[in-house]
Amino acid sequence: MEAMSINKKPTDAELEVLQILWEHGPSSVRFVNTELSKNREVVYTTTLKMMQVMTEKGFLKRDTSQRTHLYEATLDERMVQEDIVDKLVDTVFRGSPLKLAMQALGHEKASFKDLEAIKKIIEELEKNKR
Amino acid sequence: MEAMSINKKPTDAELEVLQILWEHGPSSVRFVNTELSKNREVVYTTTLKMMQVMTEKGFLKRDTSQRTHLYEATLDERMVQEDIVDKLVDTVFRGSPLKLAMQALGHEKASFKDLEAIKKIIEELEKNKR
DNA sequence: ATTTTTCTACGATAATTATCGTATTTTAAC
DNA sequence: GTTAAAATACGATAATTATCGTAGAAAAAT
Repeated sequence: MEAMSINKKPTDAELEVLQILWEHGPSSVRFVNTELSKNREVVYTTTLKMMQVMTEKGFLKRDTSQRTHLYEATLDERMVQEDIVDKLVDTVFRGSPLKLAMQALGHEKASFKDLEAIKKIIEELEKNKR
Repeated sequence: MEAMSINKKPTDAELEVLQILWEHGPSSVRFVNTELSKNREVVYTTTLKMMQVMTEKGFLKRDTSQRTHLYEATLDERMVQEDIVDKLVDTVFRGSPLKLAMQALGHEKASFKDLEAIKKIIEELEKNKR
């Protein structure tokens, strides 16, 4: 069976919001806006509007029982990651996940520990591929 | 020294064009359009316009010495891949290139050979990280 | 030579995304 | 209780991207 896929993919700006919600759980617009503002300038109502639109799109759900609404991601983080990686492999890495993995591991932030961890994972995967 | 970064990142549709040019070298609009049409319906003038815009943006250069212009990518494939991966690590994988690499390797298209290859690469990388 | 095909040029428009201002309501502070 | 602060609603607009149609030039086919 095919893994379920997401209808419409979040934009870059939407991913910023999602990431905050994935990290901190259900949050207010104020909180998300403050987090976003750490990286770049965003007017409060811009964030508000975005989160409202994301709710319409079904990316978020909200709890309106309090005056300050709480928003929560409905999209699963892993699934979104999977979608994006799949697409990336197709459109930028000529269908080669290996190339993508190499590029990722060459990334400056990859540590020795990371590399050890992935070796273990590879050995696990090989059991199924051999 | 920091690796040079690209001013403005190509859109998804632009990446499709770039990938064709990276693969086949300098090409006519007709050729690119035919390639694109293998995946989805595109009107010829849409492709033409896109490539003209990409040329204005500096993503492509063109040889107009013949009636049928030839377009060539000015962006380096590896550099674009690097940019995209860096951004992806930040915005979707919470700064963890490891997670991205894992996701890529879990990709259905990753073969046993791929996995073996990357183990070798990891061992090379470890020499520098240890 | 005439017709048909194949190009480029270029503007118009649709579609999507991002940003922001104003109005209104609710809560909190004084 | 009045004022100030903080929240949502919502429309308007800017900015960007994608799509396409028409015109006209050049080449090829007949």
